[in-house]
Amino acid sequence: MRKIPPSTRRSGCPLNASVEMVGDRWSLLIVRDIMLGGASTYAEFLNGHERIATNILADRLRKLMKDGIIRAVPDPTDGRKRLYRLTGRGIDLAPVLTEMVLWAAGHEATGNRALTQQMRDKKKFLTGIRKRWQA
Amino acid sequence: MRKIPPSTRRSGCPLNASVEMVGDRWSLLIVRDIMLGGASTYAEFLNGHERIATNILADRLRKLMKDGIIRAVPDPTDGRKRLYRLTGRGIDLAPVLTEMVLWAAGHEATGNRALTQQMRDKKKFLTGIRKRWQA
DNA sequence: CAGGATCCGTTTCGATACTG
DNA sequence: CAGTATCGAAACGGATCCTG
Repeated sequence: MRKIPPSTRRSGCPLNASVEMVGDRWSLLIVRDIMLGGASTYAEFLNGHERIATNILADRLRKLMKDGIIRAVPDPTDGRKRLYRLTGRGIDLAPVLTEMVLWAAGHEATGNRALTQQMRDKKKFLTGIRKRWQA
Repeated sequence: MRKIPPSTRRSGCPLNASVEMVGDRWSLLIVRDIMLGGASTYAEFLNGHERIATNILADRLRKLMKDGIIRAVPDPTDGRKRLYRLTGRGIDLAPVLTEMVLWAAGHEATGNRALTQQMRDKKKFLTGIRKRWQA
């Protein structure tokens, strides 16, 4: 085995925290739907991807809020609705999403060509995301 | 809601593909153990992180091989052993891991300071990873 | 009607024991 | 050492019901 600098050994690697987010089939897809799809209501998430069950959706929204990744605000134009918005921490997930998309795209040549093309200019893409969803 | 360029809408987003391959609690941790920890045998994975069950480990190794992220080669110095190595595709997961670590580190101030410090110079860090694990 | 809770059958996970 | 078998626990999914 090759030599590994000791500082890169596994101890206390903060990956575990993010694996809890990514290590779930739905959480990241919900974040994506907000960040890229502009979804923000319960109904939009439900119709968004391939049929998430209502109880699972409610559960993930709760967990994402508990983790400070999204927050719910009352819709100013329609009191009955709540809008789920990304927090700063949620917006900061953009690079992770980007790299996952680029990874899959780079090896499959399938999927949304325009989106991956945009993402390839990472700096510009991320700046755009931040500007769109800030505060 | 703000205007979203149509090309960024969700249709055919390759995120699904990556979520299917690494969207579970263990797969990415195994990749990490190879990439950062230099682990390469079944036993090393078992002792590596917080106690993965043997059947789960076997299952994830099988799936990671099926997905072309790792491959098993016979240990040249010990015929009984198999060494699990990253494929090119597996090495390409480094940016995803990096962003996940940076995200968690940026919001928790905990964990391996030296590692995240190294990762912050992304280009250099990724080049190092590639050089170490190539072919 | 939007957002969510509850019930229930099915699938997946994971700890332990065991095997080639 | 590198896995498989077993079996209970947890997560999932669908349908339905509840609440403001």
